[in-house]
Amino acid sequence: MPLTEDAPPSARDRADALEEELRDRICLLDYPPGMRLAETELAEEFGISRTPLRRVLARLEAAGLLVSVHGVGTFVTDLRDEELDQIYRLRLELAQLAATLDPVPPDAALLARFRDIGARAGALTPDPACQRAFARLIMDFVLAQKALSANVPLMDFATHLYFQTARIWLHSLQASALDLTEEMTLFAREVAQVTAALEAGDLQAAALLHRAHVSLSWTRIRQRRLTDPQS
Amino acid sequence: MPLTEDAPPSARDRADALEEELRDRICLLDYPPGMRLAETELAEEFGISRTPLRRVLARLEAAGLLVSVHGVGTFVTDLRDEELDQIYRLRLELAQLAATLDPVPPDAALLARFRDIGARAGALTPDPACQRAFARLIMDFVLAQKALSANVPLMDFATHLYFQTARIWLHSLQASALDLTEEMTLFAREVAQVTAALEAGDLQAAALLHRAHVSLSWTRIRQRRLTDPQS
DNA sequence: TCGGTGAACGTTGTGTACATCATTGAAGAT
DNA sequence: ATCTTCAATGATGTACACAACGTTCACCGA
Repeated sequence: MPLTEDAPPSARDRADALEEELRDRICLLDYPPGMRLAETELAEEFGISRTPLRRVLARLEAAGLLVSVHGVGTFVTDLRDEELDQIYRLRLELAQLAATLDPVPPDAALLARFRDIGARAGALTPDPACQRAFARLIMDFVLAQKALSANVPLMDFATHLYFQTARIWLHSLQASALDLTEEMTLFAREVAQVTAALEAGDLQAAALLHRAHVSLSWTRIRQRRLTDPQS
Repeated sequence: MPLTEDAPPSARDRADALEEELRDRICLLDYPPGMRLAETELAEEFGISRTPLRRVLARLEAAGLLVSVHGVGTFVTDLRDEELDQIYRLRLELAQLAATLDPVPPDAALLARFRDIGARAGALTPDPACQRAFARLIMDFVLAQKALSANVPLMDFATHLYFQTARIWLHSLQASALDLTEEMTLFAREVAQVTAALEAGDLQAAALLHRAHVSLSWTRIRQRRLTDPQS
């Protein structure tokens, strides 16, 4: 694995790392929806030319996170309420499929990873400055779940859908449309429940619990949407 | 829509058209798995430089149809039996989800499209020269089904998975691992049954029929796999 | 004052030359 | 004869200059 080796990273490794970095910045709202990204500035920041950068931007555009307009700029995409609902409906179904298709019992290392996430979730404080750490923790939780099924296309797609919803959810959180304390408490509870189910070896229960919490999260977003309708 | 307008196509239109063309060539086995694609030759064929071509190749690589290796070449990917099975298992589940999540009753134009596909399927002759036309017809059938659900991410993903399996299935067909006459007959029957269900307004039945035929197709591939095991 | 027009500017898209990498083949030492 | 070495070759990856495009704002006319 190139991440631990001290060998010089290949072109593919550099591109993958750059894509992951930009994706995180988008999902963690360093680059909020609608923001314009200047190719020249980004290339300068990462010490590369526009050519390899544009290759990464093309992949992010294919993933639906960016959109480039000739002569205007490259913008972070936004999601209409309808699109967000479609994605959430899909995420609910896929959450259960993960336990049905090619489930993989977690090993000791993975269980430790879930426990660590739970510990960090319990240590969160409802401080606006911790919102980014909170969002990153949720991302780690979703990424850890990828190992619970050997069905690679399924888990990749589920993660892809999460990346779509993450920034919208976090945007609602930052806009105080959601209660930070409540969200943190519920997330800590979700991680604890899912981890307990995994330790009991019941992947089906873990999937149902995750699905239930995703559904509740979606419901909270929809409820807040009625008060201040957007585009 | 830019396809019917005589206005000069934008850069995005050209890239989309090129990606579609290359994707079709891969899925129709003009470029079989393992084949090397020379960027210089492709760029020359389409009358462009390597720069915009590489942008399209990057998207196809993100879609899992190509893989580029520095200093060696760009190759059409192959699927191991295990990967193919994972995708088929997933396709079966998604086929039903299409009728559950945001189903859209077909309008007259879409029904006519399905009937046309059925007519062309009935006119197929078990001639090896018609294999490509057969594969294209199946592709049209899958693409027409995209309109049966308003859940864009779901249908896009289902189509994406089809593109993965299509070339492997066609490869088995060309290797005479599958019976051409039988496959044509079964496909014509599937289209007829699905169309009848759609005309009756029963999207759930249409989805179940499609799922059943995908499952049977997968079973036929697996049965043939036992006789001559591959990688 | 208001509306239209066009030139300047900044952005993404494209072409081209070069760098980097992996393979291949022949030449040389053992 | 066989293994090693390395130069030649052709591929993808990168940098840079320029073209194409859309916006903006100043200017001009009514």
